[in-house]
Amino acid sequence: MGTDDTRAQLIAAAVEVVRTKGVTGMTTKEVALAAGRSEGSIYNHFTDKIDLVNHVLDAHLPTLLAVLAALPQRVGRATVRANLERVVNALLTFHAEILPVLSGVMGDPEMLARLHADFLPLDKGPHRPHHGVADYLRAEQALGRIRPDTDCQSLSFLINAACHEYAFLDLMVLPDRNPLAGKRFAATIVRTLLAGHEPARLTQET
Amino acid sequence: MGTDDTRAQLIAAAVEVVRTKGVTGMTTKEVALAAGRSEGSIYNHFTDKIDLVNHVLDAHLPTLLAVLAALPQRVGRATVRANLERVVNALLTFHAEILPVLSGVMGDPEMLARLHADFLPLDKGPHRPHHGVADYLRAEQALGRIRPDTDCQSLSFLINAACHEYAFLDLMVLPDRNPLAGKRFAATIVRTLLAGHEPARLTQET
Amino acid sequence: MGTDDTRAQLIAAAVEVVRTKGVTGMTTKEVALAAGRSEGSIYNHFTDKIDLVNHVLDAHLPTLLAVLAALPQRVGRATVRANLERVVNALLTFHAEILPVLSGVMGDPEMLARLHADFLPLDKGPHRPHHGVADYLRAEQALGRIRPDTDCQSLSFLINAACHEYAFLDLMVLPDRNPLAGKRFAATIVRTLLAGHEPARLTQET
Amino acid sequence: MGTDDTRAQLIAAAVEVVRTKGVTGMTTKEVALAAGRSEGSIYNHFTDKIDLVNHVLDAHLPTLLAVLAALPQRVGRATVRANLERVVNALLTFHAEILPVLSGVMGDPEMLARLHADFLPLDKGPHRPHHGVADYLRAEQALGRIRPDTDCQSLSFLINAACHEYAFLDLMVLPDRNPLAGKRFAATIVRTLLAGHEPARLTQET
DNA sequence: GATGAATGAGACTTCATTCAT
DNA sequence: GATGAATGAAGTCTCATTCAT
Repeated sequence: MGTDDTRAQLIAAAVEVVRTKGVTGMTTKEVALAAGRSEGSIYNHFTDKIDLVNHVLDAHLPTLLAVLAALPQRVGRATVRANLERVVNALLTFHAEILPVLSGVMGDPEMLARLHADFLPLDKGPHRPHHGVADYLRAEQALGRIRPDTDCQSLSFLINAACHEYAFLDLMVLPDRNPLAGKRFAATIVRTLLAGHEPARLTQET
Repeated sequence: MGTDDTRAQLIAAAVEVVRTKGVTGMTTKEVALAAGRSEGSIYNHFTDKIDLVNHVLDAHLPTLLAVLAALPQRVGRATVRANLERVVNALLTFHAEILPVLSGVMGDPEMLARLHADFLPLDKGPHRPHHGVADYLRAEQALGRIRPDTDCQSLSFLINAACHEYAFLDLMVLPDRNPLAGKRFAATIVRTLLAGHEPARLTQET
Repeated sequence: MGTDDTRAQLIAAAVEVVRTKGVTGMTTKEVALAAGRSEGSIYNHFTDKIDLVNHVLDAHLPTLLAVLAALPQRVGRATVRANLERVVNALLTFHAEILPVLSGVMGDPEMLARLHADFLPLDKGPHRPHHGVADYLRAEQALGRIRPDTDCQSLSFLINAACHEYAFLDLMVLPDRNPLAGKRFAATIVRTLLAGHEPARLTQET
Repeated sequence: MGTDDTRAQLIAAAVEVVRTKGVTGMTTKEVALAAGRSEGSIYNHFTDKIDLVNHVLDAHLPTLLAVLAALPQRVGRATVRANLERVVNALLTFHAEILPVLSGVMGDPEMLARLHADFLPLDKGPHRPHHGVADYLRAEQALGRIRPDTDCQSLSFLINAACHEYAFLDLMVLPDRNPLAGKRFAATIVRTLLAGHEPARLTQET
């Protein structure tokens, strides 16, 4: 109990420090301070600083899982477009929150290797959203709400890619340079994407 | 000359070190060693280590510019689909090469701030491909090879997003987890994207 | 009993860890692990890590005592030379086993001080073999098997020194640099030592 | 120059710190302080703390070399016994000074491995005195001042072993427990050793 | 007596940067 | 402009020891 407590406090503190200083700027000293624990305490619960960083990533997964968990029950309800817009908005949040962390890990080969070794085998990876959305699309396809010749996996890939890219530009580019900022991003992108994949052309005009 | 020489050698060495060790693992000592120059020499040509990193990013821009420069002259030639497949393949290379560097910068708030301050004002940014491809699409639209109601900017955004995402998954995910790996990515993604944006449905079947 | 059990397990584990990692590399954590006990358990049975190290040394004493205990009953039996060769061989084993531990203690003034304070008063020290062998030699001298003018204490000192040195070189020097390695050490050294101390010159030629 | 200066200061400081605190107690911080240099400076001149320790050992070699260098010119002069007594006294000093350092290294398998890897190949090892003294004895043997059937290498080994053991007991044992302390060690040990190796028995009585 | 999380001091090492030559 | 030794701040991690359970 006291044990799990400390562990959770350390992760929470690390999440917070990473948010402010980035993965690179996250030091064991600062995490310990933020958690109100001693520095050495980190090493009672994590093998490494890298291990802790991996758990910071892990801490962001629930956001994604919430997005995907909601999908199956939306099959056949409302419109596909509306459902996808919801997904897009949720994924935007997810990517915006995880991208800075993920970038820090990607930029450091050693951390990346450890992530591969320790976490991806557990099937907790950035490939998850692709599968979740693809499953949804295939279910809609079975209902005739997506054209039968549509490659649902590609479509799903593009939806996720769009959200990732949006988050990337938000982080990377001066605010006024994001070409789609300020637009109603979800609606716009879903309309462009679905153009040729809804059964009747009629529904395509907004 | 001798001066430009040193400077160029340092940048080239830094590019190489970053490729192997990542931005985080790039140290002034190692760059100097790889360049066959002294560590102090770096500070004769760059204000900072961060400044050098920014020039590493800069060194990857020509790859992108080559992609975009070829586009205007392809307007109206061959098919839009074939032209876009070429763009996709070229962008895949570009993103694969720049993403590890960009990630390192994104993961470090201080570096990101410096990139914003020093380089983005020069209009060298990751938003460039979006504009370049969008310009091409609009030109095709004017020729009637893209539907008049298509949002070219969104389409361009999605093309670039797809390439970015592909590079991201390649770096991030265990090889066998990339959902589109092994497929003929460019053809697949362009077909799905153009589905509703080419003028005649007839041309859509492959 | 259960208590003595734990204590004995800890000492045995410590002996093992020291054999592999040296005194410097022996950590409380590793000893506890090797003993299948908790780290805190150490402090129920020893005042200190240093105290435990001293008991590791103590654990090697029986080897020496066995050597010395056998000596008195060999007085007057077989030849002095043969008896000393047995002693030399036994001492070689003892020194080879205790020297790495002893070195670790000698190299650390604090540990050395504690050894002096806690153990040497108990007359468990590295001076023991000198006395034991000297007693044997004096007994032989009384029987006329060692010349009357021989300084038995010096002779005993040299025998022990030779064994200690051999173990030292074995540990310290590249294998092929030990000048007496490969020779039949015990026979060689005893012959050289006894040269002038046996009563008849005749027995000296081998 | 300024460079070699720093290096020499660091080694001298390390020698001093090791003398007081032992190898185990020698910290980079304290060496830097004693040298009046920064801690980081150590790493401009040595790869490691271990590398520095090896150079501390190296710094004691001149003492030994002085002993050995004097030997060849004593061949045939004065008496063998007198010459060996000088050697013994010189070796006593050498061992007394180097033993605490050597012990620290022997007690740490990692340091020992590094010493083997980096220094012993250079033929700077504890086997040196054995060869030097053996060469002297063989030269005397050629002059007829040592019996022709004497094994000079064993004799040399014993002389060095005696000095090493004396230093060891001095360090290890409570002062009043060293069985040969207080005696005129060199004379005593040389007499016992040479007993059977001088050509005429007559010279043996003191 | 046994446990093991928590601690805090401290060790080694790295690194970007400076500056005298 | 080039060099590279010197610096000092900082970072990760280890470790013996304590103490509440």
